[in-house]
Amino acid sequence: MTSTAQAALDRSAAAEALREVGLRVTAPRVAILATLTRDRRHPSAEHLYEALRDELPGLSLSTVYQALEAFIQNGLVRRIHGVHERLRVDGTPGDHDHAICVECGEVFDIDRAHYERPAPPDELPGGLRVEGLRFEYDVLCPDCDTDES
Amino acid sequence: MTSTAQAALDRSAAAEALREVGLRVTAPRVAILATLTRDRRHPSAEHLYEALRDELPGLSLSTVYQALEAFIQNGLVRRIHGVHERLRVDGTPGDHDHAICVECGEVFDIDRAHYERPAPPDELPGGLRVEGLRFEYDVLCPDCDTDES
DNA sequence: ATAATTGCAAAAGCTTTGCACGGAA
DNA sequence: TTCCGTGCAAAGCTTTTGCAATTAT
Repeated sequence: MTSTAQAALDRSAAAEALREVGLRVTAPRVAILATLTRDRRHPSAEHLYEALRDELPGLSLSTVYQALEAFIQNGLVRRIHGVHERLRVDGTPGDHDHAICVECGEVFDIDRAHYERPAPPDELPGGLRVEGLRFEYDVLCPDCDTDES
Repeated sequence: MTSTAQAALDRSAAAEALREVGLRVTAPRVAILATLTRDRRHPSAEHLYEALRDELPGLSLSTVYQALEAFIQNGLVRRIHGVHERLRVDGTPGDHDHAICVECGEVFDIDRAHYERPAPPDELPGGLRVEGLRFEYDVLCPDCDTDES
């Protein structure tokens, strides 16, 4: 299979995926979704924008952001690192995990007793040296849970 | 113990902590560190800035950022949500975890076979409804590992 | 025809930086 | 005295928004 055929395949698969979730099949979205699926770097909006500059000279960065938001909303791609991300610090001593409300972004401490937690391996495939393993719970806090229902 | 006494205690403990790691003991840093330790919200720079407006009318937001950076560097507080945070998406199908290089921010897919992973509880103390549990490995990738040593 | 999507520009957040002054060591 | 820390203002970077033109359905 040539790289051209591969690309073509990705594009039709992308178009179909868009159709399935009810999004319109447009050139930018097909290209963004296809590139995204092929890109193993877990690309940022900027990554995708740069990668598509040649193919779509008129592409706007804001289009990439809007497309990604639509993809995430429709479950076509996942967002890495949860939601509500800005610098937050934790002065609480001792080992504990965090639960982040997916709605309002509040952070709660979670005692480790709540989860069986074997030690992570020292190394992962690909020569990755493990410095630590974080558990992050995505939760709905009582306030936001009420609002939802 | 009155709240004043509590606050006073926090402040001297904060001053000592600063001294221990070799940072200068200044009014803003003592106040920021003490507030930080008491604040259960896992405060942002803005949170702390607002909380200290009365006590330190001249305080600058950039001072808060600079202080937090110094605290993090010296292990006085932890940063929540790893490093290198901006929107990144993942188009790879199937369940897998992520390893993030603490140095360069690259993201790597980690197959779940590498970790015993029991299902999270449906609910956590405090009425938190669990929507999901993410495992995030903090790693040093081969490139950055080399640079380090 | 209708509504979604695009692209541009501008705005908005959050965080960092340059620099002169002031204060801790 | 030395140099770290502060505060202000300005810059930087990522992301969002308003809006008119375009395009998919």
